[in-house]
Amino acid sequence: MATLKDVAAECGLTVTTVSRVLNNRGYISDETRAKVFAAMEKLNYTPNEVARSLSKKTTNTIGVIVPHIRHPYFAEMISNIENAASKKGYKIILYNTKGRNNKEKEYLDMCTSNRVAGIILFSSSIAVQEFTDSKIPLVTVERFVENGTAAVECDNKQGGELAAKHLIEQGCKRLLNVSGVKGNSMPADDRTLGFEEICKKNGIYYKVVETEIGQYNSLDYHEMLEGALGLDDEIDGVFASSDLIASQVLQVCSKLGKRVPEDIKLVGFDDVMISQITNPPISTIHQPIKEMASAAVDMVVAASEGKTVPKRTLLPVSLVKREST
Amino acid sequence: MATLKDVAAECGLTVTTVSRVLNNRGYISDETRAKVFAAMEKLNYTPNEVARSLSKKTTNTIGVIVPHIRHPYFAEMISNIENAASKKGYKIILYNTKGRNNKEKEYLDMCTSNRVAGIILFSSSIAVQEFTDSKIPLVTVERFVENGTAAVECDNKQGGELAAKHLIEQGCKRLLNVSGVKGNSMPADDRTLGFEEICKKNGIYYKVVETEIGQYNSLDYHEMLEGALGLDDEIDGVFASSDLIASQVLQVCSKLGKRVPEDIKLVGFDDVMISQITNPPISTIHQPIKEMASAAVDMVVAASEGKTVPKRTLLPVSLVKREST
DNA sequence: TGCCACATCCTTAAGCGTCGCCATTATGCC
DNA sequence: GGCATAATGGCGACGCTTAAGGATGTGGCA
Repeated sequence: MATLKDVAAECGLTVTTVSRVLNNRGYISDETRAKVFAAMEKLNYTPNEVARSLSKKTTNTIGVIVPHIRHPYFAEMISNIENAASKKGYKIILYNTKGRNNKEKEYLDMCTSNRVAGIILFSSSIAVQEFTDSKIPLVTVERFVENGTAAVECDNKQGGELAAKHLIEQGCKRLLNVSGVKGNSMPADDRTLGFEEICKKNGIYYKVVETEIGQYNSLDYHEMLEGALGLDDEIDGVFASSDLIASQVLQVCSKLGKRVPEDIKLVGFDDVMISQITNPPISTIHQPIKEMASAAVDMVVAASEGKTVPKRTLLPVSLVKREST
Repeated sequence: MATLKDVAAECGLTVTTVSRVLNNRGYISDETRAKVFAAMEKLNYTPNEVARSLSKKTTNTIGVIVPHIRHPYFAEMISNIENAASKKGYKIILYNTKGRNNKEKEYLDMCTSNRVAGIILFSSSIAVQEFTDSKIPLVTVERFVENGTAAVECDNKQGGELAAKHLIEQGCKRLLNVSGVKGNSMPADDRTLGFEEICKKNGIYYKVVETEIGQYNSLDYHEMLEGALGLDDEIDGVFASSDLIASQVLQVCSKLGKRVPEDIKLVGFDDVMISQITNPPISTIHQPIKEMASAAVDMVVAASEGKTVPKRTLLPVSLVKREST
């Protein structure tokens, strides 16, 4: 593979000169510039980004660590992050912990080894705390990490409130919240919090059930849902902490002979594609995924350039009414 | 950030020696080894993979280029590729063309610049042909590229056959195939081919409708489906070339007042998560996604090590019966 | 005309952090 | 003494960037 040296030799100049036309730096005559481009073309030269990175002591790479790629929410996030990064000339290295907390530290170390410009982290165990000494910017999304560079979240509590309000407005009397995995600063906590507050304020009966970590990993909530919905016969409104869970609520309702929205009204969370492809389509709390992704990328890049970035960014959510309520 | 040199200085040795304990190469006394590890620990040393890559003239990175991350099929693929790669000590850089063919060449060039060990390509326009001169292994999945290193496919034709056979066995008389985007060596072509063959052989009436490229990008097939299903009142079996399309068939049927599977039976393709979360869950053709992903990674790695790999790998599909037939 | 200041164009050389080859020295064994 | 084995060091790559500086050319001004 041709190198700068080869190009320089080809057109009788030095590597410095060639490097300068490549980077558009310093004084270069038009004639020289043309000669260099011709030589590059001829030799099919492609700059070696690895060498460049070593020399500049930084890469154009952002490490992205997610707990699941298959989960539609993360797929959507990754897609938007890749897009935002690409626009800024960055590429992304993708790591999938698949819920294995021990992998997380390992992946963070790999990011360090690869000298990424920064890291966007969607998952977090205790091990991360050790990492935050590093000089690499670490932006978390929907997670909080002590000493992290920045955190981007959507207003989960507001989301829970909106969902509860909407269900109540639609005439529901007995509500169920199917929460995600709780604890560890998971976003589901705040969603439930907002939901509970509104229920209490309105004197509405409610119940909360949580998923197990194993379920989060397998993405299968049927058994739990059948239990929760089968037991209490009088639930007439469900707030699921993700659209994926909501879609399964739909199936379980059908299995139990309950119609949505006639017998049970349903609100999901995330507003990812599946909320649109179910039957009926699911009313849900819209997360500004695109904006969150952009914000995360912007902050990683800014921080890697030494700029200061806000410690915490909270973006508003909104209700998207479809046919499940 | 600490370097080998720092570690060497710390324990009064040379970088060569330190490098050797790091790579477990050559003769090293236990005493020295211990000293080196202690120094690394003390300085919080992390090897610089960038420098290592430059020196070794290759990286542990695989470039993955997909047309969509949000599409569940690709999300699933990416997940499995990341997994297989990680097991072999490779990481992946993810590029999303979003159907923009011009991006493809650009991303391939970026892969070259970053000196990836190999590329896994899920999308392909004419521009790729130019690329195949490069020495970088290029493995395509569900696409064929002249001069590519290798191609991994599932038996799409067999899938079309299985779907048609199954629908016919279930008593369908008038079939519709909702194909994906056609042409350009797209997998949908062969699926339709197999489908048609079986229909002809059995003397069954059938129709084929294709999606537009724009639809493939927006992932929204409603309008087309309403047209196709509304027009011909007597369709009683549908073979959709993806589960995503199938899920929308389900919605359109519901809108048109047709019950699945009573009035219309439906078979999808891919066997991705959504086929399980719809109501009813969709009978579908299972693609061995995990095996395909592993095969692609294995071949990229093997080819990058100079081994010869099979030009074409065809994996079998199978029917998964759920509740839509 | 001669001198200087300055702009323009290019070169020399020193890194960036790691690896790999070759050299050097010590030790033990036949 | 000759030779294999063991332990470590020296030094030049890998391909690129960049600071510093040399070599021309140009114009102003006495």
